[in-house]
Amino acid sequence: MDIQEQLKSDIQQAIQALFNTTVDDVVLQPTKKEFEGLYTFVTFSLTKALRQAPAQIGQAIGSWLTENSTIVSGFNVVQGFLNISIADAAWLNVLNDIATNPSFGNLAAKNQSVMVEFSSPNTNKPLHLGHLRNNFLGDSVSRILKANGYDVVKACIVNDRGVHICKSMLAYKMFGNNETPESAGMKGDHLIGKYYVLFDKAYKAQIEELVGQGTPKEEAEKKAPLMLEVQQMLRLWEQGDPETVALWSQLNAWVYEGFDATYRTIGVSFDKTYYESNTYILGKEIVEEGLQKGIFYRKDDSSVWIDLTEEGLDQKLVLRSDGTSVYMTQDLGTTDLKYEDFHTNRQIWVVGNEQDYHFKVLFAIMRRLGRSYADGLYHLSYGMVDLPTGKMKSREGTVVDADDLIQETTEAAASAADEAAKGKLDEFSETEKTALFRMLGLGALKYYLLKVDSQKRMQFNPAESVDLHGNTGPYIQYVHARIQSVLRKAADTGVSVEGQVSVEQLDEIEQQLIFLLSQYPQRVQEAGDDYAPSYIAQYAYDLSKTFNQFYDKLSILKETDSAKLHARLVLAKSVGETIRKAMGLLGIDVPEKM
RNA sequence: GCAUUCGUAGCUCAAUUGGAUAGAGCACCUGACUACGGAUCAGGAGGUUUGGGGUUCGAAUCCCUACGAGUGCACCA
Repeated sequence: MDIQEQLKSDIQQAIQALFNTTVDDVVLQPTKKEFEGLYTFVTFSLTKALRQAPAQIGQAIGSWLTENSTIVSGFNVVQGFLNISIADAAWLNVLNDIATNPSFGNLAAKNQSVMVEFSSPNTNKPLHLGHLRNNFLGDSVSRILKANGYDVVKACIVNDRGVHICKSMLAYKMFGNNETPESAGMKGDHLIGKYYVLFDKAYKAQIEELVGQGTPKEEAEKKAPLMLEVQQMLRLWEQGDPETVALWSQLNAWVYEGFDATYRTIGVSFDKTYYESNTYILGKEIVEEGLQKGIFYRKDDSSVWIDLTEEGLDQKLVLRSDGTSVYMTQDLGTTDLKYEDFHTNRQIWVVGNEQDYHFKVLFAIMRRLGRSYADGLYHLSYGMVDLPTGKMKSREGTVVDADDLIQETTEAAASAADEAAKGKLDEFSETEKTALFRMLGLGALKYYLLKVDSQKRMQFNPAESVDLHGNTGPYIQYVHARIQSVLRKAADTGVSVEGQVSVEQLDEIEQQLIFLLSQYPQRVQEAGDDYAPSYIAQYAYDLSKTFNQFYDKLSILKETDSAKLHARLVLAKSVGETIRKAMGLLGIDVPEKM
């Protein structure tokens, strides 16, 4: 039985019995820790209807509950706050339920599906810190939605065509000397990124030269020979010129190999990958459809527009005057395509907040076109990641590379372990050690990026990101390892962790722990409703911190009362499992030993 | 200029969506180990929630205003 639901219903009954009226929704909040009790009911909102003082109402409801509710053991009233204590017997039932329910925290199937599109990289340079926030977010939200009972399709749209790829291709053609990832000893994505930078340098030099000759900067940017060559290359690609297409295929293949390696490392995968080279032509039929329906209009130069001023937006171009697509055209097409492929009830895009406006427009157009799925479209917008020195700028070389960063956090975990583990890892093989350090390094990094509200801009501090004290991934991973150690010892000494828990009395900190455990499904639901991994991160930390307090205050294995010993073991095991599940929702693994 | 997001301890972030004396971590200071794992725990110090108005029993949260910062306003993606 869910204590919170039971308590809500009991309070409803109390209000009915005492005041002969009902409230639509009883809202409970956790009691602040300086007061006794675990649930608090706020009575201010009832004062007008009942014409009584808040404290008086609290007293009345509290007394009624202690007499009539099977789960309430006591109460106190502070101003308009009714703080309620729950009987130990009820908490024991809760613990027994959780301990024997393997799917605790997995909500009932909803028979609804969601597509989550994330990552969506360009193939002209390797992934960086910003992509990591995107990937971790998309991956975690997918896991959270799954736990909420949705069928989830993870999708990735690879931006593998366009001017930016041609830049790398051209530079490779000019300076490449048939270099390969093998001959260069570089991951493919890094190799192509190198040529992208080379292009940019050469291009800049040409611009400067032209400006030096008196050409205005804007004109120089368009007329630089390299830019003209890039555009020629793009035309050749679009015409299917064999040589150009062959080069493009080769370079992209290298990039994919590099991306795949990174995805494997961070534990991210996709159910469906779309390539823009296949989808960029889509959307033109939709433009036709819109014209026929009178939603779009054609200007004299034959470009096509939509007027969204009624929605508080602007007029927006959906097709160029030469009949070619813009970004919006493609997105109209791929949105339809994704729906035709999977018929999901919702489509979510994990894309940075600089595109907020674009998605407002996209969704407005889909509504105007009368798409049945339009209300299920959602832009999961996230803030940029800043460095302590300011914004990341590729031009100034301040971009933090994803592979480098993972390498650094892994090394930091390794050197920290040398000091902290003190021989606990002696029996680990080198491979096991490497895997552990990777787990800790990635745990630190993922937790660091996911604990912050994703909508907000955040600052990335390299030193803090590899920290393993305080509110960090490794702190939580440590608690899991600690619990497993206790459980191993219990098994060695033949103490059982199975069976029903039954003790006379619980310590306050034990109540607190069970209370936190019982809140887990609700947190999963809230995180799903708000697409918010940060809720889960905060929960995992709260649970871990409370467990450490419990661990410090009460002994488990040294407890002489066998019923208490058993209860604490079951509690520890349940906490360990819940930590593992919660961290799993963040895409973070937890170790048996560390 | 127009639109939009934001401003909380020295720093990085919370605050159950309008509830109690605004909480954590880092950094700083003080305690607790021949240990069920100290990668831990307990305590201290640190705040006019950017400033100023308003709404009400009650505001970091809602409204107005000033200041400061980010992003968007391409026939780029």
